[in-house]
Amino acid sequence: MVMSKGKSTAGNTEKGVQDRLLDAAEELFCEGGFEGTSVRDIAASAGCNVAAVNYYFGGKEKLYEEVWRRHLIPMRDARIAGIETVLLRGEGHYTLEDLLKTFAETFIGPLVEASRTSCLCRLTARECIEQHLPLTMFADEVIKPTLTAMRTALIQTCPELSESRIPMITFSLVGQLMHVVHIRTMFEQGGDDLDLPSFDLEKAIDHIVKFSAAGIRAYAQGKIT
Amino acid sequence: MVMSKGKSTAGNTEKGVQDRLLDAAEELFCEGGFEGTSVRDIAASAGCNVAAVNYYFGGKEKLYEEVWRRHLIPMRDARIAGIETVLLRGEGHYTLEDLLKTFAETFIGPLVEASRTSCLCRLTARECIEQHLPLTMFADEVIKPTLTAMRTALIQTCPELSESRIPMITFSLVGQLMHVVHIRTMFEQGGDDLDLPSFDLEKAIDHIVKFSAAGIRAYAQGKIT
DNA sequence: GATATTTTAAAACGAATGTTTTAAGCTATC
DNA sequence: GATAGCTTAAAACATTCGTTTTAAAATATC
Repeated sequence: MVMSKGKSTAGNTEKGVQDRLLDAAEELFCEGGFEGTSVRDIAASAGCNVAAVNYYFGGKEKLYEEVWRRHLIPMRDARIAGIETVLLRGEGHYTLEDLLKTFAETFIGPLVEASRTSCLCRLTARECIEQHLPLTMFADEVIKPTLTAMRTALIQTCPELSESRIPMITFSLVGQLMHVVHIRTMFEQGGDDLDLPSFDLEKAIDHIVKFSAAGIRAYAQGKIT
Repeated sequence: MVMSKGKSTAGNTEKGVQDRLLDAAEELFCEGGFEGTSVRDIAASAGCNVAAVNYYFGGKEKLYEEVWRRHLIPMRDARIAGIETVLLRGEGHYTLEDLLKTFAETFIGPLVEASRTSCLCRLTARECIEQHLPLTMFADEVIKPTLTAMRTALIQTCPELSESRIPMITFSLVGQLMHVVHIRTMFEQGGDDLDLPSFDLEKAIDHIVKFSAAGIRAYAQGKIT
């Protein structure tokens, strides 16, 4: 019989080859991008043979997809859960800023999480530019559900807000948040001698929340034609 | 004596090999990125030999830099000129929205200009992620001068606005504008089956201007703590 | 028009890539 | 403990890449 993957010895806490490959690939892809990372590097980092990549995943591209797949659903769920938690406080018990802050934090959180040795920051930024994932994978599994949840939440939070404004509002929100990701990416990859003001993630989120809330309220109050 | 480059025949309107290489490289780099474009492709597209890249430019990387160099200064000058033109109207003769609109249009303009067969859109987006240019080139020649001009203009336009707010405000502005660039990039490279709402550049800029103006005014009026 | 220099072209070079092949090692099952 | 199937490893494979070499062609200078 085929064992479920990993070492068969019971109680062995070491990860199997598949997981080691996924971990190594994630770290290296994040640092060097898809084209910038060779399967030889990945295999070496995982402590196994090059052929293992093709044996287990059927190629470099499939491995890359699998690296992503581990994160997509948790990302989506965390974002939606954050939004719904705020909504559950009930009308009048939370502000627009509360909603925006939750959105911002759950949006950026999984990307920059400091605990990760390999942060998804760069990987996300890269994937925006040169897509290696099936196009719909990201869109269907994360973007659309998240935007739908956010749309509902905004309508509920700002009843005066015309629904037609929501796409552009979320565009502005996501744009600013992704810019945080991009800036951090630039800083990490050697922008040291680039004496732009250093970047405080918490302050940035705080600004984005308040700045965007002002824009949204302007729409809601009809101050923008 | 060495002729200044190009065909020596007087009156020959055909471009020389150097210019053909630059044009071909720009188009191919925009489509495929730096790593995704081979010097063989470039040479073939320019109708010359592979060795010409090294002969004239000293390598692929130098050619890439030269492609950029053709655009950096004009980009910077257009942006600064736009800002200064608005300022010259004098106090009370222009609005914050006028300033923001000029900034937005001169920021995005050279990147998406429809007339170009090769638009700088993707190239810029890529360069943000995986830098091949000397790090300071972009920053010193374009970003810093532009931000400086914008800072001055904002102070002049909104005297009530605390200077300490300006970095984050420009961050939000640039973030939203770059997001336009990224979205357009995604749409162009096959996001057809990605039934996100189609993207109207003019409307997007109009929104960004008004949305950001609201945020800036909120800061200026002390509505944001 | 002869000579020197610049430009172009073809071929080869050396390194790196993703993948496949081949065979040895291992594990579970009988 | 023998066998069958799964896993690992080493090597080879077939491309592709940027660059260099070499020599022919073109052009300028005298």
